[in-house]
Amino acid sequence: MFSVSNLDKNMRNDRYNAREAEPKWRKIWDDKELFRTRNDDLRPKYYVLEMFPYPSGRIHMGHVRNYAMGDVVARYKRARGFNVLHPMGWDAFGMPAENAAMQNKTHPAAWTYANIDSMRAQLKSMGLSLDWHREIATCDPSYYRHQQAMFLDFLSKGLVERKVSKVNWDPEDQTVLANEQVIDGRGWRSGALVEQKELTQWFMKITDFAEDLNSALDRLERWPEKVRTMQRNWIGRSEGLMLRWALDAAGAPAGFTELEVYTTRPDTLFGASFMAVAPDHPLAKAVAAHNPLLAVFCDECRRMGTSAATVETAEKKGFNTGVKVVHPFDPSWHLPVYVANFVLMDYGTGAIFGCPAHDQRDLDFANAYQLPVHPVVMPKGEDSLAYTLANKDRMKVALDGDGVMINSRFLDGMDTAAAFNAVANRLAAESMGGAPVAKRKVNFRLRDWGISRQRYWGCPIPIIHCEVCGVVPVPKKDLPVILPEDVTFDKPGNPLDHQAKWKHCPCPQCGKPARRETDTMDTFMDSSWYFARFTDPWNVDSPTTPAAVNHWLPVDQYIGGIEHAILHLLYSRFFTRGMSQTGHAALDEPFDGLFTQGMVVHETYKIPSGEWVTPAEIRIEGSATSRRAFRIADNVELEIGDIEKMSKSRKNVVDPDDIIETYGADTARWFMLSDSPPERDVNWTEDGVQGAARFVQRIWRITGEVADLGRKERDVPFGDDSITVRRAAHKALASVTEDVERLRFNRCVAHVYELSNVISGVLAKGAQSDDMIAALREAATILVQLLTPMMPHLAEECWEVLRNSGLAAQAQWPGVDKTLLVEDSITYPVQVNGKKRADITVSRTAERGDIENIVRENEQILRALEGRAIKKIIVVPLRIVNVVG
RNA sequence: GCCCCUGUGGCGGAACUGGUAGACGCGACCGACUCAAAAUCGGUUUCCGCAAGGAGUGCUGGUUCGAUUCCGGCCAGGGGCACCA
Repeated sequence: MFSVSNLDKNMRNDRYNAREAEPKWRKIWDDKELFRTRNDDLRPKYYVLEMFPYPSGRIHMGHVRNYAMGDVVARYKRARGFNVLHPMGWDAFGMPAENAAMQNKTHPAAWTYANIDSMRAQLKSMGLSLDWHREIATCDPSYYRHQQAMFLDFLSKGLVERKVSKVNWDPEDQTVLANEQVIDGRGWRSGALVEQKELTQWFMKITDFAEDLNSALDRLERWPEKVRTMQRNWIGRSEGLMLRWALDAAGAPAGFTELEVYTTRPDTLFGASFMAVAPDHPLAKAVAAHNPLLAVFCDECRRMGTSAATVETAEKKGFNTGVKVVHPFDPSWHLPVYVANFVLMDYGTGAIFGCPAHDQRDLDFANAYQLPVHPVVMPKGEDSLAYTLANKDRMKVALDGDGVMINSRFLDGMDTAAAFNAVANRLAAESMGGAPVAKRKVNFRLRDWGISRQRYWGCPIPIIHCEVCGVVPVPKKDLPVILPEDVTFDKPGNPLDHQAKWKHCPCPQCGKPARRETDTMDTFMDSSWYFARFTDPWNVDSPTTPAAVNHWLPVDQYIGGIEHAILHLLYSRFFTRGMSQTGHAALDEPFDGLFTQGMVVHETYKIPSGEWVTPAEIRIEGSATSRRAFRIADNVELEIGDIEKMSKSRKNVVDPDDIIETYGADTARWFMLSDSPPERDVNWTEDGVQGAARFVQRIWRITGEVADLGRKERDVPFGDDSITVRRAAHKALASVTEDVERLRFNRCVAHVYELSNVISGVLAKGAQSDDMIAALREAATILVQLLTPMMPHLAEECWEVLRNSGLAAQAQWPGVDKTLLVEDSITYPVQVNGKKRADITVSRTAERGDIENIVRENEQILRALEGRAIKKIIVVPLRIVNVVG
């Protein structure tokens, strides 16, 4: 009988124990303050940042993926000699803390800080090379006091405005939402149908920068094209014409003499057949005042709302006001003015001219109300008379593209662009009431950013309302305006509104009783400048320190989810411009390089009745082609569902803590980086994790074996047999270097596998020459260095086993021996008419003629030619030979 | 409706600027070690074919000595925006 305990012990000894090794190395890094970054370090700077998390309580796999990627970049750049800034903080204000407060009777602050503590511990267990000395939480007065100061600076520069406006009201969260936070007519957080409400709100004047935010996108070359396109669409720049139409005096309401519209298609002016204004347009209101039927119609339109669902199904509806306008090019041509449900008050002037032939909505409207359709643009190459006759009465589909002008008097024969200019120029020269009839105008879809939120857990807006003095900014010396702690959450609405002691205060100007602004700021304000705060989070007097902020910014590499393509990234670009105008930074674009990583997805499981089951509760049986899933607890067979984003609702979540506990942080990091390209979704599978865990052990064995191969230092030159090993190492080094630079982590992983395959292949053959041992030692050391950014704990352990000095985390990135990348002989694939028929190996220095001669005599080539004569031989140096026959 | 992206083995995916399609991993299969299993090691794995050979990167046409890569037309999947005049 053999001893089980002995066997056990042996097993353990030749296995890498992540659970013991990982905390050990983390402590060593901590003790040496390896990742503490100094602002006065003279080496070139590199700022790598991952989007900071919301402290929900637990980190999820998406965080693991995001932070693993950022950490690879940080560790790699450090090894390349950069002074790397890699900080972490907490996006700590927001609704969930208040919801938790209501449910569990805890205070939002207590809930938030407890979550921060547990998530910090989780992040630390990942072995991230973060500078924790710079940790910030946006809910801390030491952070938000500066945000309040900047709010006041923005206000004095005219970048903040208070105005009455129709707002998106989330009835569930009882708060206002920005346009960007309304998705398909629903609140981005609550999912409740958003209502329209009139409120006095604070706005950030992001539209002041619309032009620049749009044009600067062209210069953000290290941003994904997709994100730039999304922002461009969101900003929605269009070039058009502000065009004034005179009203026919007969039927015009008192005080109205003209109607101004915005159009991007002045070229289609001769195709106009009606005018339409929004239900809230002043003209509509004026007519409705004396026309109860119209008043009813306008009310109906308002109730309909603008959610995507209603818009898609809504019919075009209108109401003829009886008012008429005069065509700018023909005093005898009068057009009716309708109030229409599809015209928006907050874009352009809230009024349009309708050209049914060339706008689908106008066509739908014209068809519903029997209005004329005049085609004025036809596709190039058509006959104008035939085209007009064919489309005159009723078209089904409007032609909205470019073409040639017809039926348009002086525009006939011009192309669309020329007609646009001709109309614009002519009407700009004509005057009506002392002003030009039309002028060119660039318009944007972007709206100002409403930041008032009727919530407790946010940054207080530092404003006091006084009955005598009006809106009074809190003097800077009184900042921060601190959130009161004793609040209750048992009534609906904003708890700050019910906190009388805090709400009532003396007016800073006249000293009379006044009340505080009880709205707090949108939490996207908090995340719009945190990257700047990290550069000097210790400054108590001001948000930033010029030397630090201008040294570190822009962020060289920003990494986060695509879901922030518009909201956070657009707000941050705006805010940085605002900081620039108020002297808090000296740049416009905060993020030089942006990378948007894919999601972590997982298979879903549910019992046939419909209840979802977590991966931890299930057991899989069968092969890849016939897999079956069972719930462990009761052996109920489960349906295997789609692979979807990990979410609580589908219960297809894997807890990073469990993975780190079972396999170690390195395995989790390695798997997150392997397999899928980082911008795509990665499918978390048990097999994949086990593969990563196997590789950890394999690296451990390989380095151990190499370390045990003789201990002699080499004193003879490398021989031929060892050069393949050294070549493989340096090739892997060159490839990994290039791929880390381009964030192609999945390819880095593949190169590391290749190198480890070469090393273990040689080890298996048992080569023991001094030469080979030295080559293997060199290759293994390079292998460990390539691994260091990805699996930092394992790398330290192997580094030590290989008896290298210092720490792997501190080692310089090795230099590529370029002479090893050049091979003496080249193997050319030889094609005949594009199909590969043979390989020939020639010296690197072989001339074109030599190669041709070898090819002409090659038996396989001659056979493939089947007797045909060689017409031509194409030799692409170092690549391929193609014989044309 | 408009805009964008993606289609490659059983699966995730490689292929530099037009130059050997399928690197690397997962899975599967065969073998070694083991009483056995796990772990580990070696091998095979695009399809058809015993082989020689042939076919093959969503479909289709083109450019080229040569196309996964470039161009035209379709098809499918995903994403973004959406009465924005």
